[in-house]
Amino acid sequence: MKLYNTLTRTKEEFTPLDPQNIRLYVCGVTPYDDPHLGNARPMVVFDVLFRLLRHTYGESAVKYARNFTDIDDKIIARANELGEDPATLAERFIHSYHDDAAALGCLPPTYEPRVSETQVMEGIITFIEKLLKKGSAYEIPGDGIYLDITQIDGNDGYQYGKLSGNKLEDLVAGARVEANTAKRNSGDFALWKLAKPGEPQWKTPWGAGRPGWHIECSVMSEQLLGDKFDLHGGGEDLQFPHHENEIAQSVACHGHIHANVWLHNAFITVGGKRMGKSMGNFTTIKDALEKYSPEAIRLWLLQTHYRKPVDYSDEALIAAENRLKKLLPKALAVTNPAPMPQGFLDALKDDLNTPKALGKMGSIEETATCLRFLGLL
RNA sequence: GGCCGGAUGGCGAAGUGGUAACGCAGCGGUCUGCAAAACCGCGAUGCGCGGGUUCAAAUCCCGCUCCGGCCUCCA
Repeated sequence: MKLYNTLTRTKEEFTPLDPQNIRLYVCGVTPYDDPHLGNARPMVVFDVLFRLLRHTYGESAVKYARNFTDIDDKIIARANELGEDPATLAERFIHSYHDDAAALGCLPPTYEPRVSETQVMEGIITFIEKLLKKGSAYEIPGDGIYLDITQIDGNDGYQYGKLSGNKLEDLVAGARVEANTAKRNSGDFALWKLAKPGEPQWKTPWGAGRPGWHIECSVMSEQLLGDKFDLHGGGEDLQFPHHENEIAQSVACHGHIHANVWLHNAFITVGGKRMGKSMGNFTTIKDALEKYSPEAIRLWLLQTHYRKPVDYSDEALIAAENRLKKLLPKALAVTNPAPMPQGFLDALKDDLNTPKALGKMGSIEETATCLRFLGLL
């Protein structure tokens, strides 16, 4: 199986650390609103990868973790806005996420950790203590604990900026927006934020507060999959700063990058422009489901390679709907499904080339099997 | 400004050296009282533009145009 690794910018042959124990970690969401179609893409793409890995290495050999960042500035802000308890609000949108993922035919991950879990929070505190002890992290009194991105030397020679294609010098020197002059480098980021009155908080040796944005993924992945695992995925937007910072923490803590292969899906666009929360041009999965069948949405997403943008339009969704309208009744009527054609499987194993695979489903007996495999039947 | 992608028939989308998968729409046919559905068939002499390399290029090289993304909120 080949996969494109953002870390090396090349398509590589995937070699598991342990074929009996394949480990995949995908960044989920911060549950402060209903998930939109941009969130649906990694849901579906990595679900197909999960299915492919299970098919290749055996169902019990694959572990898939997808987190919820249920403690975050955006959640607190939204909760204040609505006069709702932050934890209740997060819980509500986690349910919403689960509903949508299930509707879109995604298998439940093996693990779905949350930052607010006691074990995770304790892990975060321990992790930060280690970084402080090592001198990779420092305190800004009255503010929080920060990671010094120039102090992360690991034995694998990782340089901050490699994943996202940035140069450390540029990031250290190029203070674009310098909100916090107490930081040693402009690229330094918060591991822990000291609480302001009324905010959710946890006690630590350096003061009560809550975790920064990136730390949770380093800790949860380590707790569930170990400090070295196979695959780490997420949306393209997470490449920087989230994944870059996650790597920085883990390298600083463990001396090596925590995941071998870094996978990033491209964006959903609308009229060629990125669909995003801050653009205000997003469509929630629930709204899309009012207009189109879940299978059509799933097929629409899989009709384009995951590293290329997909444009959301009525035309595209209707085309997917029409294809299924013709295909599904025939596929459902198949009583003697045939094995998946090799060409179908080969396409999927070539960096998850779902559009190519969809063109190689073969006879209707084979197609039924393929559709079922893809979660479309 | 720095870095990274993309441009393939009406639309979407594979294909990264050997002569353009697949899907949607369209068109023709079979069937039907007509239509729909279903089934069968057709469709780019050409892959943003200009050069170059090669026996051979959508695929490699050089230059150009346009579009998008990231540069510390976003899957």
